[in-house]
Amino acid sequence: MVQIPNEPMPSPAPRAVPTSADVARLAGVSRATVSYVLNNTTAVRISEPTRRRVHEAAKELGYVPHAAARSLRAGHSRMVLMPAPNVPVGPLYSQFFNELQWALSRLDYTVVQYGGLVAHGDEAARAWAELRPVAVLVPVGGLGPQGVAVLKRSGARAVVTMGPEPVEGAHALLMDHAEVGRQAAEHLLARGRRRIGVVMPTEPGLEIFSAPRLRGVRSTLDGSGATVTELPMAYEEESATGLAARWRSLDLDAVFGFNDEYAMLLMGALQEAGVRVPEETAVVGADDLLLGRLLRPRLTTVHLELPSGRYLAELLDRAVREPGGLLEVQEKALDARIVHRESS
Amino acid sequence: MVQIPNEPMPSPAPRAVPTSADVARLAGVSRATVSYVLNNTTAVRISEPTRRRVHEAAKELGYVPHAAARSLRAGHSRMVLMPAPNVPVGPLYSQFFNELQWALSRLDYTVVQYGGLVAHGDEAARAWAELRPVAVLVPVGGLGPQGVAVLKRSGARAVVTMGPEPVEGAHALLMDHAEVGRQAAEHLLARGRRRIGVVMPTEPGLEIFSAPRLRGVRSTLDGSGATVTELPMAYEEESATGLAARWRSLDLDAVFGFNDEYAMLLMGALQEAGVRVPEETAVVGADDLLLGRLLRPRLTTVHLELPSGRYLAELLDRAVREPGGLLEVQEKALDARIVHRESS
DNA sequence: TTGAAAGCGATACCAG
DNA sequence: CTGGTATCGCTTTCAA
Repeated sequence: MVQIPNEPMPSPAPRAVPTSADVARLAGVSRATVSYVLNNTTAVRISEPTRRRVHEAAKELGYVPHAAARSLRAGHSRMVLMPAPNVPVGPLYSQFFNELQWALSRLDYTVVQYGGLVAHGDEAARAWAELRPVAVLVPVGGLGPQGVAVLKRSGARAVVTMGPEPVEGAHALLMDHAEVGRQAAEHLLARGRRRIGVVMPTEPGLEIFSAPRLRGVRSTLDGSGATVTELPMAYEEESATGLAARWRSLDLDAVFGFNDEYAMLLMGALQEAGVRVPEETAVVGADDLLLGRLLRPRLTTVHLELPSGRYLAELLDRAVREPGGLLEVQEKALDARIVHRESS
Repeated sequence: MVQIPNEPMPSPAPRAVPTSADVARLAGVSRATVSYVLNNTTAVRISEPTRRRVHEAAKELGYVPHAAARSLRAGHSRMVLMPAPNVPVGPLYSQFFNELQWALSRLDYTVVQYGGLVAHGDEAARAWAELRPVAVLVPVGGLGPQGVAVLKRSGARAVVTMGPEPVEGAHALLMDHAEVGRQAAEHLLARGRRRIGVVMPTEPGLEIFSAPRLRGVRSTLDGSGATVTELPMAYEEESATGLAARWRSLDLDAVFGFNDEYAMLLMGALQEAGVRVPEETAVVGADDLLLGRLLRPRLTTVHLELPSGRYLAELLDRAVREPGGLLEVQEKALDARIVHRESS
């Protein structure tokens, strides 16, 4: 039996995907007319009966335009691409991204998170570039000047990075997590602590945050006579318990817990092990999670403020519309400040 | 001044994006040859010098293939699309997604999360269909049979839903959160509780989970003589405090806190208000977060088990390769069981 | 007001 | 072994 394209068959046969040509045929008009009608082209006036016929035909066939064909023809897309985070992100980031996505789609962009293998930076850039996004937003790390160049050459009119340091050619939203460590360290120093531990999560992927935070602690404590001890720890009860068990031998009077979750976990383990908080050991977290306020003692933390999603969306939109003008601007976009509670 | 396409201009001019034709010209071969070389086509043998010239030309121009053109020509893509969640998701979901993305990209799929406006289900389906994904994975709710039909007509060879009930035409991974409520309710009933509150988050978007969980509680308690009281609550300290302040007037002896986070928040507020847990009021959460084990009393919770990302990836791959065969299968994919600790 | 046709970039057939 | 060329679906200019 011969398969006749464009001639609907009984259900089990995989009908071909309807195209605008099919719509045109069914409506008895040309493909051009279909395009005019479905895109509400104002430069051309189409008679009302024709419009109706086209719309009806489109609905009957279940016609959906082909984005690839469209953007191929147009020479550009309105896709904003960002790599999907490959580590569980906290509510802070989630909310920021949601806000951003919402704002961008208000501006008529298609927001797409590209997931999968975390290829090495410039490798990944090639994969992203294949999609010819109009803008690329890279939340953190992993994109070098090479990658930026590839993206730009592929038509990206804006590349925005959110990392600790500017990347050549890209608009950098500077989010230096060293500041988080600095805030924590300054606070502990001011409270008279001198032997300071820093939790380093062993989960892969988190170095991007933990390394600069540690660096911040170090830079602040440098020359103060205080000591810094790295404390590898996994986000698991056993790991925290193990660390707490040998706490006394570490001889520390304070610990910066990387973030609230690790800090809470460790604080619980310390208390269980009979280490008094904050008397014997002060504990400081980061992120200012709601739950930190529930524990006793209440957790001292570094409150983080990200830029608003709307702001970033507008920035991106401007960069897309006036390429070159806004690029290479650098902004300090991460606001960190200590919130003193009871654990320190 | 006239802009001449394909004729490189001094730096400030936005050079056109290099195409395979540019590569061909620079290498002194035809476009076909470029395609053969860059795709390692085995059916055709290309001389080594030619290969080298092509590769060099491609590198020199920074050539990146155009995914849209490619998939337009090919008639299909290897894009797996899923809507980006529009509510902050917990570590459970995050990990599941990461695993899934990783597994899919191992199978050579391009995983893309489509973000933005949460258009109404079948509306959104059209937007997704424009990208002509080979498969669509809808984590939760918001896709009706209509939407599935649109996607299939647009060439999607697999549509997988993860929701409380099967959707016609789609492969359903049944994740009925009613089971979570049932587990909690059964447990509380068995512990002699009869006046049971259920926290209902006021944050938009969470009804998708809270409604079925409530339904599960109701269905279990139905006919047992126990009462169910809905407790609207926001994930904010004031909201929890307010609820705790009028706790005694509610006359409840147990509460199911929606999930661990809400439960912890409420439990903290209750304790602050002098309500003894679990003596006066038992508290049960869900998700089995690590932090729940840190509180005193330790939080009783409903442990959730999602299918493995690898499993789902393979399922999807099979469905793509043998369309029709695997569709409309339904699997119970959410495993929920109570973990009794001290708060109940 | 509508239609014919060119062309976006990549691929694969068929000649040479 | 390599080069023309038709084609995918859509938009848009130019003619009718």
